[in-house]
Amino acid sequence: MARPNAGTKGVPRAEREQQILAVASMAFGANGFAATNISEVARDAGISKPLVYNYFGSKEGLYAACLDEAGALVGDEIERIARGDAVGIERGIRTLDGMFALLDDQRHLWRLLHDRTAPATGAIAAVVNQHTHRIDRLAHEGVTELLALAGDSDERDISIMTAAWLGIVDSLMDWWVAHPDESATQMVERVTRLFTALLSDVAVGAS
Amino acid sequence: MARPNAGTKGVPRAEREQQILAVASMAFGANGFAATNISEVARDAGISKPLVYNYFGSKEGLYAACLDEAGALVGDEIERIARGDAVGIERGIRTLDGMFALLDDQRHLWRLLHDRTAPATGAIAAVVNQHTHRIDRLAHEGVTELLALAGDSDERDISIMTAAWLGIVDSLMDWWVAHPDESATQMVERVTRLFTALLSDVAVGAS
DNA sequence: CGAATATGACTTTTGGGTAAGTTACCACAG
DNA sequence: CTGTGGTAACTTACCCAAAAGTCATATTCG
Repeated sequence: MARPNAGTKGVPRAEREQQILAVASMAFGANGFAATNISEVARDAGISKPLVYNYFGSKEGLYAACLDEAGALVGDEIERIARGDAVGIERGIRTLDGMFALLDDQRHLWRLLHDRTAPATGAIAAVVNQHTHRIDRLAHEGVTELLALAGDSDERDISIMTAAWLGIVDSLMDWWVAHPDESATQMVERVTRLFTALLSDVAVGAS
Repeated sequence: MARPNAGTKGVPRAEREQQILAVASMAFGANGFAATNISEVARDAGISKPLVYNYFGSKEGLYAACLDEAGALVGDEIERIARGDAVGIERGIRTLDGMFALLDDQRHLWRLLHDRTAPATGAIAAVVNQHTHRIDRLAHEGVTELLALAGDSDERDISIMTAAWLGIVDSLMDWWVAHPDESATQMVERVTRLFTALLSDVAVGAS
């Protein structure tokens, strides 16, 4: 009964879980929840499907674990920057700077939080809401400060501006994923250059 | 053999196809290609699944038809506005204005063009590319003009700014979907107000 | 030996897709 | 104004592949 591949390979659970999470986050981020195949994840991680289920319980459980890791990582960094002294546009740029530095070698993580094909109920929704609410709240706070400087305190204006800001971050991350040769530093340079360009341009247009 | 529900209901094909497209666009836009269920689409449209297949051939065929409708609608409007005389920020606002007016009662259509769970090969990819390339090209053109006013002609700067712009439109549409009571006019007002707010704010921040 | 790590081979569920037939409408012959 | 046959509009009941999920078992290490 030689089953040549069975039996332990001496990899402890914690380490194996990290491997699986890394591969799964990549897959979920690239294709979305619905289009991701657990067998493929297992194969890419160099193990078999039952081990994934043994460690994470279900596809949703695995996704929740990925979300939790990514959400905590991103949320902590945004919060750290929010506690700094930057306000207005400067805070936005510093946040982007932090995201680029943090996600340089795992750019797909950002996408996990905005997956429309993930179930909107149950345990997953809870984890998603926990992290997105936190990030949304921080973004909302920054935008409120920004708009206050301009004398706009309309709640829906703030809400829509927050959405637009998060949309900008989304699209920058997507662009970054599509341009792997662009370094985090280069991204920051581009973004700051574009902000100042927009400034001068708006000033010209307004004249 | 009374099959109480069989037989024609007297609805001509063209009309039925429009009903199906409307329901399907809503579902695809809300959940993405992979997470959309054809049986549900049929049920929501008040008919049976085989009729959908009879008219559209496959899930991909149905999706392609939705895409084609949405892409042509949106693309034509953006192109119409692009042929106008607005440049820079003004062109952006006019485009948004056009989108809000056009999509007031079918706000989910915008999402169809940016579905990461749709197959990236075959007939669908062809339709997607056709429409997104067209829209991207127009956006690229507008951004090129905008950045030229500020003296930036770096190709990657233009590329990333175009991505950010499309991301803004994405997120505004998403926000609009989530706030059904907000009219197209109100949206335009908010957006113009926010642009000017940003202007004054950036000016303050730069001082 | 016992617990942890691991898998081949299986069952179950989901959902895309189809075969075969049913009913209504319509043009036209008588 | 009535049959009657052809066609378009429809559905029930099914097939089947793929992917989620499970079971029994094998190997190794302390």
